[in-house]
Amino acid sequence: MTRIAPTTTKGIPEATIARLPVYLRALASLADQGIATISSGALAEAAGVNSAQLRKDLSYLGSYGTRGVGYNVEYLRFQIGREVGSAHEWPVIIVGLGNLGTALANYSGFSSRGFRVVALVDSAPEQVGRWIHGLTVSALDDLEQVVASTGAAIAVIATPPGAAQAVCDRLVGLGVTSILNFAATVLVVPEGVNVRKVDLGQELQILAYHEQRKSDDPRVFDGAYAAEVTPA
Amino acid sequence: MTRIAPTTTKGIPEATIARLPVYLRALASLADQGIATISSGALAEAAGVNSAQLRKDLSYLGSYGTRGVGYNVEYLRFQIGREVGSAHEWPVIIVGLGNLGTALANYSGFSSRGFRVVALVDSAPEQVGRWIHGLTVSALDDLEQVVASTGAAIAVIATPPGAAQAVCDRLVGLGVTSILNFAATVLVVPEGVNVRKVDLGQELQILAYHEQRKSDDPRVFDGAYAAEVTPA
DNA sequence: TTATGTGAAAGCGTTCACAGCC
DNA sequence: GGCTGTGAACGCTTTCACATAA
Repeated sequence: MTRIAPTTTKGIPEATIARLPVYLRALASLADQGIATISSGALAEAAGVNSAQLRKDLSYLGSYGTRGVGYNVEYLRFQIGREVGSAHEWPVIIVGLGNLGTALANYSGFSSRGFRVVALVDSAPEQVGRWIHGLTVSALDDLEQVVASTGAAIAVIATPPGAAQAVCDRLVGLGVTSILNFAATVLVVPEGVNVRKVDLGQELQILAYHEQRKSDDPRVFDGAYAAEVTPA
Repeated sequence: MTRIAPTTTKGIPEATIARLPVYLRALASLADQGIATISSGALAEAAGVNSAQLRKDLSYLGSYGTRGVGYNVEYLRFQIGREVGSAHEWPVIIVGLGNLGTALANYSGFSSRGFRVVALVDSAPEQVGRWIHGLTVSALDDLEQVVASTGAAIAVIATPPGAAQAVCDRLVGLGVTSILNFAATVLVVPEGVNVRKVDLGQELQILAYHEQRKSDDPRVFDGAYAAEVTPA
């Protein structure tokens, strides 16, 4: 029983939460450079956001800055990290070891951010037993045991679209409550389970939409017009 | 000179544009199932959105439905596809062929959505000349020629964080105007260039935030409380 | 009768601008 | 004097609810 007070639960906006990891990364980089203190303006620039936005975001977590001075890099880093859950090292399992799943299993960006890939699962018999990045691939049939033994609450789905919902249902049934979905399908989950979708094709399509606009009329920058403002 | 009228440029909200690919995918799936007509309610469910939202989104494109009936699947698919730029087949180049870049080069989800990976580029001499998915890896030094000969306006950056901004600058200098960034860095680009970021570590951190909240208090679903509503 | 298309309302998120504190 | 923290204004997004059309 850690924190009991329920109404104390801070209502941090979802948009802010999505930016906290960006701030963390910027702070890590500053710390590496030996910078001890930073202003909201400079940190905002490093994170690619407006400085007012940064200050408002941080104000949801608490008052960690010093007026007239700025923020202590290490202290702020610790506070944001604690909020995001970096104190903990989260075990993660990956289901589906095609090209993408295999790349994710080897991806170093997870471990550097407080996640540890603890199990790999695939349904194809030829994948099972394969050795990837220090782990052997388990059979989908053994999913129950894999989840139970690792205690993972977070799973990555990188299966073909057709298999994703079934895998998701099984994971949820075994107690997984956070899913990162790379499959090109909309997953339906019960309340209390969080899903984030990464659809690579979709990202390119959004770029293509803007690209098409640009080629329609070279002066168009993203639907709005650049320059030609105040034609003297 | 295709469409000249500048003020005719429809102001489709960014949030809507981001959902169009989702609708396209749902429509493709319906078409495969042989379904010819669909209501906003059913399509919204397949896409995982509210039906009012779907109708409002589609209304920005035009009036493609029939009152009292619904939408013709193939016709709507064509209209959305045209808007997003699926008519065109977009050439894409990938820079950085580590685990992730290699997986992307092999990823089938791009070609099925109107994109063709036309060139692979890496700075490491041991990568250059490697044969991946029907393409040989070019040297970063040859970037100018690669962009010129392929005519790609869209590039994927999957380099280490430290190299990303320099690669980005070179790409932009060579005329690339849309970038999908997998590197864990904030890219700075001139106006008129679109960047979309996919940060896998960040996605997990957002899930971890919510996960932490859940373990603080098992009754908490995402900051809000579930059940216990109307305690009889 | 049924389901779209859309003004109007409500809800969020961002930005401004300045009071408060070092 | 300088920079944080924050109410208030603004703008964008979602949802409602109904007029409109088949």
